[in-house]
Amino acid sequence: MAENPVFALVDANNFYVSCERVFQPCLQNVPVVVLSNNDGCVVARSNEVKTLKVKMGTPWFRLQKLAQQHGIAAFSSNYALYADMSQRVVSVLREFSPELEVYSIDESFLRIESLSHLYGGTQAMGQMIRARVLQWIGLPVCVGIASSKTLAKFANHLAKKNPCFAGVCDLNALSAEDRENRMGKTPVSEVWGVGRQIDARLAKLGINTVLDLYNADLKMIREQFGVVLERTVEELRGNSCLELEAVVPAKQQILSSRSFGMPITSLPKLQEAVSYHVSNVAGRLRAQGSLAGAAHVFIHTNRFREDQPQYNGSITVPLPIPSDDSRVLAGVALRGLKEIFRTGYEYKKAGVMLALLSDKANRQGSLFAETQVQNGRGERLMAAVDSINAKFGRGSVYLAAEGTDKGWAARADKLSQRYTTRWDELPVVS
DNA sequence: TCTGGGGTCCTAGGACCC
DNA sequence: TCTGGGGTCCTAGGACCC
Repeated sequence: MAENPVFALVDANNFYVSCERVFQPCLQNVPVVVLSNNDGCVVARSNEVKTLKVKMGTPWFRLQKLAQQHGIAAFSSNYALYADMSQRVVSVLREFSPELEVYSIDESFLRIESLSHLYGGTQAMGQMIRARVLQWIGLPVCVGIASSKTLAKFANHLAKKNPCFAGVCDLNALSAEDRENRMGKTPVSEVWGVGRQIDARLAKLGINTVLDLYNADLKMIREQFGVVLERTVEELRGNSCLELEAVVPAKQQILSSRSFGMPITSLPKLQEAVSYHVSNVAGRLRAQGSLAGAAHVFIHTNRFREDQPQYNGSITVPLPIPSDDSRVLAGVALRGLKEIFRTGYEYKKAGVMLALLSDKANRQGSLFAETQVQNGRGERLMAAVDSINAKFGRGSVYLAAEGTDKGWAARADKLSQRYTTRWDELPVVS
């Protein structure tokens, strides 16, 4: 690697909203929100909605009046669509640099120092990235360029907020004076790694802007906040501490949980929901080639209902032999559920987490297990389940324990089509 | 009526070892 | 009177991210 890294952070603008707009051009210049699972909260807002001061995470039911007044269009989250659009963006970005880290569904870091000369410099390269993603995928993105990831994040923030950058901010191209000036005007809470708690503690020390943190005493930060924030300060000063992670490490835990569309009181319905989550996590477990050593099951009542008795039950059940078989995992999860279930509560949410994951390739046998089922039938069954679901869509085959009516399923009343992943939902031009 | 889901990393403290 | 020193591992909880 070159000695002086240059990172580019490519971040889509209002990603979920922009995905909806690609296939419904009539949504341009209209206020649009995308809602969380169960159509609960606002998780993405168009610029028009941000102008109306609607905050991230606002419950949708509190916005009814405003939505009517301003004609806000709302959508259920359509992860099939967003995930596919995300992959398309990444495939375009890979052509610009093979050193790429997919950081989230709408953000990627690129190392560009050895390639930018091909485009006539870093800023020109940034503009080229923007133009190509817009033309080929239809999504607007902004690019932040700097000598550390934390600074690239900051640069991206500047690119989004200041039209003068035309969507690409290269921090290295600004004068030191200009940089400090902009740091001085940006609240420290915008810094990557500074959340609510740290922001409040920094404020007590008189550290309010990015520049204040940039100038803070390193030793004091280390002593009072720990190594993480110390690294952040180093990164703000241009000393790259966080490397690009091009290889996606295997997950250490895999979680599936969901609020119910309606309150549930009975054990059988909870068993269905838990079985559904087991299918979900087990599929992802097999996809990354791991085995689970324990299953954690939890059920919650609705914490917002102060008028109702509350109960949070959870249990971790170890597996005698690590497994990736949906039936085995469902067995232990359902056993756990029976232990934590209490009657007399209205449950709102259930979930399953797989933990103590290990690499299947280095499987550890058991000394005591009687006749380990090593004849491969379970393996072949799970492989068949996975390939059928890959070919015909998730849920084409599922555990009988999941039930057939799924009355507890989350609400998704405002779902758009899966334009890019289903033949029967392709956009039609008439 | 109605309030998301899925992750990671670090630290402190306790248990335990010789 | 008087009770060591140097570790590792694990877990729970808290912070952060999108």
